[in-house]
Amino acid sequence: MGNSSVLDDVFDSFVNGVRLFKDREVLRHDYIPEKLPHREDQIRLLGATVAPVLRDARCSNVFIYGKTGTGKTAVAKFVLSHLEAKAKEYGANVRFCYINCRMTGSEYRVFASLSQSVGLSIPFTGLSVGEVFDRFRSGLDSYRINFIIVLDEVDALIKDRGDAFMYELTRINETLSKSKVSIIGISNDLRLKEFLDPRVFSSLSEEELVFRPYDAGELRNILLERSKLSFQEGVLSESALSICSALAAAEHGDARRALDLLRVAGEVAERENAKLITEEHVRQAEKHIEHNRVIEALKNLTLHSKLVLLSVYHLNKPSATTGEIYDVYNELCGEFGAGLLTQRRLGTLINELDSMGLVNAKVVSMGRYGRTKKIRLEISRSLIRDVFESDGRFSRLFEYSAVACRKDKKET
DNA sequence: CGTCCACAGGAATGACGGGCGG
DNA sequence: CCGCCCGTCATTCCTGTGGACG
Repeated sequence: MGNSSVLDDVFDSFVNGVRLFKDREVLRHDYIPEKLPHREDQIRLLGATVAPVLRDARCSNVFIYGKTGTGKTAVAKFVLSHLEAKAKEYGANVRFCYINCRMTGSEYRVFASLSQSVGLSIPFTGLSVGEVFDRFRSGLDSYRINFIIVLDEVDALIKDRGDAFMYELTRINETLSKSKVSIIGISNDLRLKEFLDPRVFSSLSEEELVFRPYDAGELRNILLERSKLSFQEGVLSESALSICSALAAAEHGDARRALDLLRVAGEVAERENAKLITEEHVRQAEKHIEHNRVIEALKNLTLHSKLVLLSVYHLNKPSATTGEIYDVYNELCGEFGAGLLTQRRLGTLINELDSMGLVNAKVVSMGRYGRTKKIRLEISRSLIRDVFESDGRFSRLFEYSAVACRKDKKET
């Protein structure tokens, strides 16, 4: 009975409590607003670049640079959806296809995705990359359209798959007789050209657009604009607004981050039944976001990555070397009954944990005593215990770890 | 000033579970 | 059913290397 009345309270206060949000969706970062403050120049430039397609001419390829949360994706989608509407008005055959390369994952899937956007169905595996590309090309050429391809986060794909597929794409027009293709590449990494074949690079960046990070003032305007749509009037305090902008500005001017902070702060405040979103709510939101991120990351690790992380946990010292970790990992595998991986493999797993921010790995040389990586936990030990102990499979490893810790202490 | 440790991390290759077209 | 190809994970083999020690 206690439980259900508690739940009643939760539901009742949600329904009857103070309503802070008018429209939560507006704060999600995939939402494209009617107005993109401080990006008027970029909108105009990109608009001017793609405009020729309205007269059935191919437009220049464009390369867009800028860090995360600087509005690249929003501007591209904004301009292209308006272009599409205009094209309908003028009867121009324009179509665009937006692909996020990092999410899509491989060149195969990028081409598959492109094919689907021209109405072909492609199996998720089984064909050669070249075959998929050919199908896309002939599929596209069976129409007479001006096709604009947006490759978002293309740097991610180029870095681990190379730029061969980009080369193919940039040359596709030579083999098309009816349709035309233009490419808009979007990169988070400003040094992308270092990874690109000069021929690919020059043909891709017929036009270049750079998105500077927003400063705190600009972020503030963006948030203000959105908060009018997302919150009831007067529920957002000035100080909360300022602190959101300041925190996000400190993190390379990331508007996405600012919006997340604001949304979660609103949720925190709503849960507390507060009438006003305060600076304190934003601070809590900051912790909340980080906490969730880490828990999600921990849960989704593969078995061996978990064992590696547990080894670092178990070593329980300020910094451990690869070799030390491998020894402990070796024992844990035995205890757990899992086949063990090589040390070479372990090295890459550690690097993955590092890029997820779960550990910090740094190569150091100890001269006479070799060259290795120093690995340090980046997250709290209690969090690891919480997540792994709730998974029954691992509880035994914690008992074991307690025993081994005692052993370690005796030795030292 | 060379040596040599304890690895780093690239390249090539393989095993695996999937699915293709014929 | 076959032969082929996909992506993913992992192994094997390898060359490279910063700097304390002798």
